[in-house]
Amino acid sequence: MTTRTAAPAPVSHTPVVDALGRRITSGTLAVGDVLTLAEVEAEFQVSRTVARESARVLEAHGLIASRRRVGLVVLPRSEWDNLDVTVIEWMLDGPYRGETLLELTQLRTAVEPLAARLAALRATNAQRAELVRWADELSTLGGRGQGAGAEYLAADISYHSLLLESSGNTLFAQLTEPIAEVLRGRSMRGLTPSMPRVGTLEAHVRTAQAIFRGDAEAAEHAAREHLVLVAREVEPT
Amino acid sequence: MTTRTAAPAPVSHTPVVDALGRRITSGTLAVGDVLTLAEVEAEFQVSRTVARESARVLEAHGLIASRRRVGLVVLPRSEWDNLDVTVIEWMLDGPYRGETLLELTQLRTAVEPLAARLAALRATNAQRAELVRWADELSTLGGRGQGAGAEYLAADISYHSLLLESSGNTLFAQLTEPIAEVLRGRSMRGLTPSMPRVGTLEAHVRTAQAIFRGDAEAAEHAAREHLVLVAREVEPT
DNA sequence: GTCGCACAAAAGGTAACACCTTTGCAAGCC
DNA sequence: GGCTTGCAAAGGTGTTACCTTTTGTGCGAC
Repeated sequence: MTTRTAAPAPVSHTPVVDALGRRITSGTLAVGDVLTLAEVEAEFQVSRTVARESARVLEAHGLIASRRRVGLVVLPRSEWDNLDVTVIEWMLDGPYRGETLLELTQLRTAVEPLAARLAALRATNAQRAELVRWADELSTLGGRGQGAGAEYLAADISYHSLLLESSGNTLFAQLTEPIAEVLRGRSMRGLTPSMPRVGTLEAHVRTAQAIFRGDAEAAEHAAREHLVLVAREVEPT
Repeated sequence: MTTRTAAPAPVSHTPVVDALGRRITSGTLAVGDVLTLAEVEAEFQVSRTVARESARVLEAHGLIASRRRVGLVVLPRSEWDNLDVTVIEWMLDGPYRGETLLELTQLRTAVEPLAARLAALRATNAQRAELVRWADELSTLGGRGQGAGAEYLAADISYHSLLLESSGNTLFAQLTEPIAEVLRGRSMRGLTPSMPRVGTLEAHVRTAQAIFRGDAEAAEHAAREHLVLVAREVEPT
């Protein structure tokens, strides 16, 4: 279950899009399967207009293509907007949750060191101070053996989200939500030990402090140090 | 002008979406600006249905929110699907092309080393062989002083695209198109010297060879070596 | 067997309505 | 005078009916 942050629209096409989106991302509807507007209308008891608008939204996410005389054709995964938060959410709710978490973790380990470097160069003073605060909080909680608790998870999410935002790169900032979900996923699967692995807490603190004093090289290095551990956890081979 | 890869739909809502999308991503329509369906109908001479479908697509990309009694409200950039290929294309065609190229370059330098590592672990034999071929081709062309030519650019794009795809990570593969555009952008701005910087060609070849023999550590290291140079080119400070 | 043509299915597009929310404004009450 | 209540207009939401356009398919003729 994902925290549904964006549900301000009680519009009737939303449930249709959601249901079909999940059906496709879960594989219930396979590549090449077709469904017609008439079928959608019938199944969801909606008008033609709503069915068409739903199709347009799914099309915008790259899940289907609408072809005349044929219907709505399910596209292969390579066509999907796999980095789209909506699509990611569907994937994380479905049977490919594991693979998706893995891929997101890889993306995270790739991005965070550079985010740390950029944060050291461009973060605001307020951001630098807050990063240090969160790192200290993590250190305190982890040292007390509360690494598996909800409080630690919340602090972890705050720290990493703030790091991405402080990088000043919009694309990195966009990864905040998915990466928060990765941390939640790791936590729920019991991958976060109550007593964090040796070096983790120190790496967080050192990263934050390097950012605080604007030392790009040290920030990148410290961040990578932590993430190497995370990456190896989930690596193939 | 971006190579319009996806234009299989001669549907009348496409130009509306495109025009409004560009208007928003370019800043012509600013945050908080509102337009009504009636205005859209009038300006583009389309029916209400088409105007509504266009609004739904823009909404799916996070560019606008549709509110009753108000109209279509332009959302702040933080709400946009900034990693969506469509949105990226619009940005690259607009006045923020420079900033977007910069952010994409940062993403690229973050991702490629890990992509190289994963490719070393998971690429198919055919992919490994082809990577080596492209690296050699780059080496040959670069050695001949044709680093600024179209042929070199094409090989560069092929090499980097294949690298991302060989990683086996769908999210990385999704970055292929935008990153190809980054390379084109660098080339067009004359950032690629006819005689590539010392170390570049060797780094490509070494990366490809490390992937070929499955040496993850060496592949990651060699890729990072090359990208450090690229990154510093565009770094602030 | 192949080519061509006609038919029909299904999306694309237009138009006209009724409905429901939101919100701005005005009137009235404290 | 300021706050509340109520009303009306604006504009998105949902439905229906109807026509157009494209295109896959099957049948028939050569």
